[in-house]
Amino acid sequence: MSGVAVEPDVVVAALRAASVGRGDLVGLAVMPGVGVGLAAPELAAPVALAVEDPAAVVAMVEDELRPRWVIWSGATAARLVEAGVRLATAWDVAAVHRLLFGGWKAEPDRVWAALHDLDPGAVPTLPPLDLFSQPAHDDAAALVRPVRPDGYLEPRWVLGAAEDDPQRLARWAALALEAAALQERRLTALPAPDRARRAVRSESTAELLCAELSADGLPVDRDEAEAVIAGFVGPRPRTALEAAEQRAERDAAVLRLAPPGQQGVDLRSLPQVKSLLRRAGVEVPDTRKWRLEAMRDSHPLVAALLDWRKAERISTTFGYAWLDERLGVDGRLRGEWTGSDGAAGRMTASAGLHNMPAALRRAVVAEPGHVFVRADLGQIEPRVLAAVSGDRALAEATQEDDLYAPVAAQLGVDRATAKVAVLGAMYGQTTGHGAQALRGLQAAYPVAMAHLDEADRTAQGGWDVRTYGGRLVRMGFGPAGELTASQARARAAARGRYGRNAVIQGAAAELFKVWAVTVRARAAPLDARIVLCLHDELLVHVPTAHGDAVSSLLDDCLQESAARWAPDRSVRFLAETSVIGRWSDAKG
DNA sequence: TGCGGCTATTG
DNA sequence: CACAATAGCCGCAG
Repeated sequence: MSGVAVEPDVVVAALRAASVGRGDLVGLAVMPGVGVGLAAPELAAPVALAVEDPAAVVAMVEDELRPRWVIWSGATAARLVEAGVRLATAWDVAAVHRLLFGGWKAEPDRVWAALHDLDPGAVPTLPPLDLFSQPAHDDAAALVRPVRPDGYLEPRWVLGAAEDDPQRLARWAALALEAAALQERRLTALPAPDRARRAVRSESTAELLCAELSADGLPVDRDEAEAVIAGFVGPRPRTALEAAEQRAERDAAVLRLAPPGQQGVDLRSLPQVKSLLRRAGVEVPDTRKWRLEAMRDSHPLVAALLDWRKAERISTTFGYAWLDERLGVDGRLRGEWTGSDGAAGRMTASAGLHNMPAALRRAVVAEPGHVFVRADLGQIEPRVLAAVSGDRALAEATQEDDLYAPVAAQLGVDRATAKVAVLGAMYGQTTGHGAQALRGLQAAYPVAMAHLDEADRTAQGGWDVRTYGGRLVRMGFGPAGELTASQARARAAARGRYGRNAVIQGAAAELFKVWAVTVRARAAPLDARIVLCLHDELLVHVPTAHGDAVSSLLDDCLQESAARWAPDRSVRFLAETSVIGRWSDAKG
């Protein structure tokens, strides 16, 4: 089966003749400067086009037919975004693989092997090139045959052999489509196939969003950022020598408060810091911030050390080097985004976008003529617990703006205690102040608590768990043998807590992503772009004139998303929304 | 040079 | 100081 080369204006007609319409699957592979390959189930052979600008062809099909594009991974979306084309929807084979099989690795060879029940450990690789290796005599054969006789994908194709030839791009697109069909069959076998199919759509489209987030970046005002950093570590050093002097002076300011004879202590060495503190009469088992905070007044050295830590953190992780590396001349701070981490499936971002110190939020400023619309989901995890467990009593509590108020009343405790108990139940805390209230929870919300216990037991036994949307969360962490009895108990308990939390955190991540991709779609006509996703928070960059419209849109999208994610409408979800000029202006 | 431990920051 | 993540530096094994 080889691709048929056609002209761009024939493509839409060919796809339409093959009954491709809105939402139908179309396999896609592109390489700028080379061409594009397209495949559809009712197309006799995949279509190959040799074109300089494949994105233009894709855009044309998108406008005319708006299919659901089947791509091997977000890398395809990233190429298209680079070329100025944003897809509406996708079936991301790698994302679906992560959902179905767990873990993070989802290269085409591994995906293909899993779908054909082949040993993933035996996936073929290319022999390493060395001075003595001859070009393999079967190279030519490998280039026309992506699937080997033994059923594995040919490694040359996995490594990009398709990308220099339109005919091979077409074949590669057809294989993506074939992988999607096999994935669809696996979905059917899951406990809740319809939920999983909805998750496939939202998780795949979230990968498109990630490609855009990576390309667009977060609007950051460089002068503001430099001012915040300067407040912690002083002005930007002009030379390496100046930087070293600045650093040495920071160290010296702490050591001047140390007992005599301690001037040579390295503050970055934990054993040295511990002995330094001991000589100053401060005895601590470790030097964590919360522990030192309690000893702040016992010796001037402690307060100085805490300040030093703060400055050191800014200097090493969120300082001038960070800005230079991550903040573009266009005022956008860029990191790489992934749609799901290896565990429960939350989105992750590099470059510190998810753990930027709060002090830097004042540097996140909307561009001229724009505002941010920021919204965060209120008490998302207990509300998700109510939804995924089907606990009627807890669902009743979600009708209140503050869910902990009715829970506290039910348990006969104060709000703070109720909150600690609920969070403790979801995180697996079994000791301390919450233990008493935990028994109250068992009585008041038995369905929800049983749901958590079930996940805990499953994970403790080393069995994988699945989230509400069907994501497999693997439990095979840690080496197997050579454990003492108490180590084995600790391992089992850790697994239990992990599994208990994964079904909540993972389901919350699924709802969040439905919300995010819904906002992405609905807000695009208003020229609004999501610029940050933060687990339960969205930051949307919007032309000022549309600020209020997008603000109410975010809530509409949440209601729509919640109904789509969990069609039983018994649980109430809410978002707190504000229209602001800079991130630090938000109340939240 | 790679990896585990410790630390800080965020949700 | 429970659950998750990224990221930096130190100390140690190889």
